[in-house]
Amino acid sequence: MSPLFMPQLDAFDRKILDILQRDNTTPQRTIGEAVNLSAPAVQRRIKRMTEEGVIRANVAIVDPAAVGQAITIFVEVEVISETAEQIEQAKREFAAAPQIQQCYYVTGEADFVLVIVVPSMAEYEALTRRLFFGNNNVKRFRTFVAMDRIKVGLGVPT
Amino acid sequence: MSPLFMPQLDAFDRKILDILQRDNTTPQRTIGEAVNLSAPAVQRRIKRMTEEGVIRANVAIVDPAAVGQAITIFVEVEVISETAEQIEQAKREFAAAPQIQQCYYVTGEADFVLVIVVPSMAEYEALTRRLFFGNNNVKRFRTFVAMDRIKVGLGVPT
DNA sequence: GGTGTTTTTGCAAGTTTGTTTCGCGGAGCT
DNA sequence: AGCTCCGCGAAACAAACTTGCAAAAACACC
Repeated sequence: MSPLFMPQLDAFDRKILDILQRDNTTPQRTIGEAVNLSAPAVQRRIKRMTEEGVIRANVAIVDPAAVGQAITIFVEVEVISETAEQIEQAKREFAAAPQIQQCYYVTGEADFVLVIVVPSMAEYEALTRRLFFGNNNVKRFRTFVAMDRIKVGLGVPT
Repeated sequence: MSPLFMPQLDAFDRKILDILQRDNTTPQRTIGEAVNLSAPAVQRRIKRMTEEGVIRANVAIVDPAAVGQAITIFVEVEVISETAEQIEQAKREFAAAPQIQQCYYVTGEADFVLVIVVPSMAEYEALTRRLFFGNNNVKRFRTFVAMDRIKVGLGVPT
């Protein structure tokens, strides 16, 4: 599924992706009109890009506040030992926590950057106790609480 | 559209959201079978949650590498003056940049946290020149380059 | 520059999916 | 009880997706 060789995308594909990244419920007929292609042609391109892994998923975006998960938090995590085994272990732990929405392994002054969504600070406090204080490979972590979500998405410019 | 009063969601709604956050192309009939509801009932609930703003959008997730945007970068930005007008100005600027995928206004040792997607470090360098060095209200910024995207999504636990 | 091959398109039919309508039944209220 | 209000399911309906096929580009190779 992962694109080992970079699939070739033409201008049609990019326009289609652009539309689907905004609203993937757009009818193929409408997309076709927008890009000057027939609906079946659009459908075939979408199918191909899905098979190639260009389109990774089709998902609904849910307002966290509406489901009682009102608090978004950023955390930078610095580890003590950066051996391959320790790093893999950390990756597995972070990936397994449902509150962790995003997790990146980074260069710079920290080793991991996390985006966490929780219903309350109490829950975040409990999470830090489990994930950070309870992990003796975590040297330190810095917390940033989001006051405003100015722009949230996973769209990439095409 | 924004839920000023919290709409209450029952167990059916949450199960439906859970499915749609994974794959919003799942047929309503299939969802109905999974949650023990008829397809029209599922359809009405989805429509209601969309109108209430619980479901904010329906989007395709595109692999950044597949469209030549292979580099993900985190940036913490610290500003000099935190007057309302200055902050609003910064928010507008960050929101307008297509390379900025996510932007949060945060408490803590920084004021903004950005998630940026670019095709190359050269492009990132150009972006920093424009957004940070070119903005005399930016005191300092710290860059974290993602080596591995361990977990990426916008799903919230229900 | 022509020719055969491959690829991709558009159209039309067939199938699946989404949507509306309508009647039914339960929860809450007087 | 009798009433209304919601939300449900079954079926009819409308819209969208999918597939088969023939024609038109695009391409490689003489």
